[in-house]
This record gives sequence, structure tokens and C-alpha cells, in this order.
Amino acid sequence: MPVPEADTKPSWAEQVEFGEDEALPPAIEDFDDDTGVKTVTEYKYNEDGKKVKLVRKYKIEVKKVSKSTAIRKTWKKYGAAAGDPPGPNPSNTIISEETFMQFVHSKEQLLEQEEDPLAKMKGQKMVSCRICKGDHWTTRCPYKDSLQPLQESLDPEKNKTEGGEAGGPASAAPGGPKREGGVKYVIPSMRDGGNKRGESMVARGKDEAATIRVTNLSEDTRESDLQELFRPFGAISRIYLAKDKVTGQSKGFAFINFHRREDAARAIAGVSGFGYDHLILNVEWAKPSGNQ
DNA sequence: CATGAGCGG
Repeated sequence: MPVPEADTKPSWAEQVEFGEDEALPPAIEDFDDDTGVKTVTEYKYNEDGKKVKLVRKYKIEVKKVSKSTAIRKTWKKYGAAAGDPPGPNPSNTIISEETFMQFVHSKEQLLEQEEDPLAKMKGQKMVSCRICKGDHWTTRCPYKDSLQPLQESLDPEKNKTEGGEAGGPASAAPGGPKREGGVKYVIPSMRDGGNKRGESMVARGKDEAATIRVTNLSEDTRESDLQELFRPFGAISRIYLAKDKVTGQSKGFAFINFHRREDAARAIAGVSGFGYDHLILNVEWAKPSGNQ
């Protein structure tokens, strides 16, 4: 007598004993492209321990996906999910609301967000150049001599009456008759927004950074004496001998501006420690004066 | 001993 073949399916009682997840058939998803209705069929146990079939229908808003997403959708499932039907498996996947990410495009932006807004204010002048928008006064703009005359020559009238809108190279130049087709010249270092931070230091390197300070001057030293003393090192653009405003008495130190920084450097090397009158001179690079 | 003055917005 042949033994009846054992049923390959576990009995209902066994299924219960195995625990809920064990025996549940996988969920089935079906999507109708025409109606946009997704049907999800899944099996669960309700509170009474009864196995129930749950059919849910969703009206799906069909969205366009990116090309790379579309390609990913063609991938076959693998590993533990190899046997799953297409689409997300509700037993291990939750479709939630769209999550938006804020992308940071530069490190500076990131730092600005993290730093205390007040922290980055300290030591900064709240000033914006009318010519190049740099953080210096218009009168100190490194491009004052090149950019502004150019703007004025392009548009002499409008530039005079400027004052409504803040006029930079972008907004001041296109005011005239040719504004639509007019090409605004932007010097190379200022293209693409420029680098407002680095540029002022570079510009300073031209004249201001060629300033030396001489201390330990005797009180009867005059500007003309300094001129004689430093002239051999190179062309001097300015000499300032600090004096008391009312008495005119020398304060014993002076600033010498050279045209070329190398000359200033040689002057420091040559004159520092030099005996002048009854004193030994001290010469160093000058620091930029206090209020700029 | 010691870091000018002036121009603006």
C-alpha cells in the first residue's frame, strides 16, 4: 500500500506554530499603466491569529524618473530578495515621502552655515566697492584706475548721474543707448564672480606693502633727511614723518613708501641698525594703518 | 617707546 505522498505544503496548524512571517506568501504588486492603479496583495495575520488576504489599491502618480534610476529599475534582485517580485517588498521596504537634500556647492558656503553669523563679522568691514564689489572702499579699489575710466569712456553721461542703483561693472556700464547689445568688459580676475578675498591682498602688495617704518629717529630729523637716507635704495613715492599736530615736534618715527617692494626690502636690510645722529635706526615693514 | 591722515557709503 503506497503511502500517500506527503503534502509539500505545511499544514495550517504548522504554519501558525512556525510564526507569522514564516508561512506568509510574499506580497504581490501589480501596476496598471493605463489606469495608474497599483494593486498590492499581501497576506497577514489579524488580531485573532487568522490569516487574511489584504488587497489594497493605490492610485499612483506616475513620475518621470531619471535615466540612471530607470536603469537601476532593470536590475534583477539578488541575495535574500532574489525571489521577490518586482517593486518594493512591503515587508522590508517603506515608501515614504520624498526627502529633499540641500546640496552645498562650496566649502565656504558650508562654513558660513556652521559658523556663528556674528563670528564672521568680526574684523570685517561692512563695505562694498562700487566698482568691483570687493570689501574695500571704492577709492581703494585696485581697479579704480583701469576699470572705472573704462566705464566712463563707454558711457560718460549715464555714469555721472548714477546713484539710483548701486553701480558695479555689471550695472553701471550698460546704461547707454547700446545697452542691449553692449559687451561689458570684465577683467579676467573678476570673471565668474571674481575672488573678492584674495584680490585686495594682491593689490596691497603693490604700494602699501612697500611701506617701511623707521623708528628711533632723532627729533631733529626732517623729511628731507629721510629722503637723502633712503633715496639710494630706489624710487620713493611718499615720506611721512610723524609729528605732533600742535607743536610740530617730531615723534621720532616715519614711514617711507617705495614704489618697489624689493627696494623697500633692501632699505630695511641696509638702514636697520644704522647709526644716525646719536641713535641707532630701526627699520621694519610697516603694518597697514589702523582704520582701514 | 613708537604704526600717519584722509576719503567715503
